[in-house]
Amino acid sequence: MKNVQRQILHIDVNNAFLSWTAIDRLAQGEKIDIREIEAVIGGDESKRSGIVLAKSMKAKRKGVCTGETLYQARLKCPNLQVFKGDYQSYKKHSDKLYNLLLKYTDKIERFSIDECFLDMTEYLRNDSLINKAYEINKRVKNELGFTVNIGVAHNKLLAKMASDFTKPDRVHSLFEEEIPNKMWVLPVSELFMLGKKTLPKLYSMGIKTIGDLAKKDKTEIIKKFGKHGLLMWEYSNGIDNSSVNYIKEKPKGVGNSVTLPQDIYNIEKIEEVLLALTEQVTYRLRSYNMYANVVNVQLRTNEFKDFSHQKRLIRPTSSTKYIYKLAKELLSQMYKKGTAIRLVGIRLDGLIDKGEMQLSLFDNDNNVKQENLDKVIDELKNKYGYKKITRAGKINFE
DNA sequence: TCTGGGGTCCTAGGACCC
DNA sequence: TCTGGGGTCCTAGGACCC
Repeated sequence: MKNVQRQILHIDVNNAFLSWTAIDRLAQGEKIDIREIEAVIGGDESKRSGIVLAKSMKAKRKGVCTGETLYQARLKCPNLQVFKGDYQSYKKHSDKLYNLLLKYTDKIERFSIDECFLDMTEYLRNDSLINKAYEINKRVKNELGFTVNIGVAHNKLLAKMASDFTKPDRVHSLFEEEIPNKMWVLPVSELFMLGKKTLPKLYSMGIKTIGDLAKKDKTEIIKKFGKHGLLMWEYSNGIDNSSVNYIKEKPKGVGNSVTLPQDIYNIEKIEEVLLALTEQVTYRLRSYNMYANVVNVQLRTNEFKDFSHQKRLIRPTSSTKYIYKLAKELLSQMYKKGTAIRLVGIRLDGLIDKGEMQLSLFDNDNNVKQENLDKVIDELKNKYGYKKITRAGKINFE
């Protein structure tokens, strides 16, 4: 097969959570568009989750950053208004965007709730990729009421870097010949997949810009950073052969965690939280029609130290009872008496499709029983809403 | 009134087997 | 009176993304 040049777009919703909340509020008759004031979408400080999830342009101009505490944000921007997020609504807006994009190509990778990669290679005919990008940008604005940045390039990495140039409501190209002028001049911290742990190491090597990294000897970078080094070096040179993953993948793991309103010191209380989380996460697992092989319990202390313990299940299962039993064992192994716990989490890994599960010789009636019990409870949850239905305490879990 | 929650992938060391 | 090495699985922790 001939090696054709790929035509890739990266679509990035500007201030997604804030824009979408703005639209919802306007639709409910509110007069003020929160995109036009100093505003953020934030967590709940009374639940100790007070961080900035999205910011308006005006808040950004005051120096407000995503991820920082609302307290810090207010220091920079005293008139800051904080609004709650609504994940259900965000999913709807995201789906609308996806459905609009489907009119341009069926090769769409949903990279996150507010980002998509489009492979347009087979759908361009006489039009240029850039023109298509402008057309999409305009249609999203007119038909959906929010703005997007679009990156135009010949691979995903360059498209992603391009969509991150000046914002909002812009189309940027980043073709190979534009790399020196548009990408190499940027600070190396701007490179995708280069995080805050790697940054100081690069600085100490005299690497300040993406161009500096690109011109470094590849083997030297690999020697120092291993596999991640190769990735960084290739990215800095605009190399990325990964394809647009338009077939929805099954999850590899699924987890739920919660930051507690107050630190807890006693294992019985942690167990209660763990049980609620186990019910949540196994419910999600069953809704995928999958079984888990591995259970992982995570704790965070009040000093922000993270611990985790994991163990394989004897056999794959989606049973709340068996998974909670193992989770409880893991917890008792890892919890040091008296430690102040801030966060509790559970993850299920090594997921497999129900159909893939080999019939085990040790399989017995108890499994079937548990599965039927879980099924009944799930159906009740689906019918009457998730929050109403929980098991009667710990009685079933001895 | 400090610091979310959901993911993926990688690394390194130990156990165990041949 | 010397102490292989390759492969795989398991676990804990860490880096990164949105």
